[in-house]
Amino acid sequence: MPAKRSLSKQKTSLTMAITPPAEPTTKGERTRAVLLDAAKRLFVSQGFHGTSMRAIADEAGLALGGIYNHFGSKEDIFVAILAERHPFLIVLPAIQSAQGATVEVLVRDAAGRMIAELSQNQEFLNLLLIELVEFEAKHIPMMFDTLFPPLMEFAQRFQAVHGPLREIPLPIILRSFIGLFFSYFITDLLIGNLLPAEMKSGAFDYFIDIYLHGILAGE
Amino acid sequence: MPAKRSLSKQKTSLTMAITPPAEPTTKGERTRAVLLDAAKRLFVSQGFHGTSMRAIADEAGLALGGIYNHFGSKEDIFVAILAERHPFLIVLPAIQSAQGATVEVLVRDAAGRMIAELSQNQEFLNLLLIELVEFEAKHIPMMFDTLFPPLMEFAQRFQAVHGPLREIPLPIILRSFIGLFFSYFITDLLIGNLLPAEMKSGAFDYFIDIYLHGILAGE
DNA sequence: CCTACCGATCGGTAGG
DNA sequence: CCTACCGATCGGTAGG
Repeated sequence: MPAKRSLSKQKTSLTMAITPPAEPTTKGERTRAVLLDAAKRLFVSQGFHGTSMRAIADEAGLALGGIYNHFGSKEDIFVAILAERHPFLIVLPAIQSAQGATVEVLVRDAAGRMIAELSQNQEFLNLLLIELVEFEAKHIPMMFDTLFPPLMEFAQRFQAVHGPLREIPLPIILRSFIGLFFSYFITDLLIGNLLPAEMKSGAFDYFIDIYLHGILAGE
Repeated sequence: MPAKRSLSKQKTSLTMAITPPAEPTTKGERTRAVLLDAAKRLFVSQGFHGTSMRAIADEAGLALGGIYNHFGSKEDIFVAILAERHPFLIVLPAIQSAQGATVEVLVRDAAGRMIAELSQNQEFLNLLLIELVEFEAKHIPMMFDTLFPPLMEFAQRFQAVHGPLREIPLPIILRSFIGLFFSYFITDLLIGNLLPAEMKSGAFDYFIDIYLHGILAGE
């Protein structure tokens, strides 16, 4: 009778770190990191249900069974990606390092930093869309608790710096600031390469401009 | 040896009608409509790859093989939904019927009509997100040709009515107007039920307000 | 439109 | 006793 092996089905921590994961040191940590990166690439380009465990194993360069030494299931892999590779890990440092003595300068600086980071990481949007479409946002609450405080802290700086805001609740100002990026990137995906450059070049600057001043000329 | 059945793999028209599909009359048309509605419900809640042909058959109340009398593949069903049930069929009439003698009134009227329609049809966003995530937006070009002209026509009305716009290219104004809805609905999905009502109630009115006037108080 | 299947592939686990 | 896998196969399901 064979002895039962103890499979270390490591549960991904459900509290999220704001700092990126530490550099993997042991062989196991390195393999785990390779798996997460491989799965992330495939999920981003094919979706969650469109990606097989075999495809992840191939992309990571190991056998299918080897995955289960690191993750208990395919969903566990996705959750780990959200927790350890999610786009907000990139966005938060960018937003927190923003500088500006007025609201306008602060917003432009924060938005510029975020766009610079996010444009290099196009997968940020897809991971979130997969979460919304294929998981009905069920993992969002676990992310929310750690993301909300620093975001609100940023929003507070809107009020602290010089420059009057119109009478809009601060949470709405923050929400619409974040929404700006969805607005920009999703319409960018929709128009794709179909449009003349005039509708794309410098578009984000105009988006920020509208966020700050609106489309109407002052009377 | 069974005789080979002639499968009527009806191709969905690749040009899109702006008018909704005609009321189904024949038995076959009714079954087809039932299949599209069933598949749409499942796609919206589980994604494309997360929905099986058997599930669609069950939801529609027929056998698996029966689906293929109406559609050649699962993807064909999705394409037919995009072409005949897609959200823009709802949005375009709303936008075209908008009234207003000034830009501000026109924008508020159009946005109000769109939100009213879209809030009743929460699936509108998910269908588009599925297209973006699971199909990498490959069906968008077929939709674009028919959607772009009426949208630009609407944008032209921005200029025709009284009320000066800031110096922003018209395509950008249109794009950011459309983006407003992604901004609103996606942030709504993200915050879910986690937030106090204060951040949600009347939020869209504020979004429109920011679109028109920006967050900064005039100096 | 159904029953009965196919080639293949699915997510996950067996013993070693 | 642990880790990090392997080749092979489990029970079921995929699109057609």
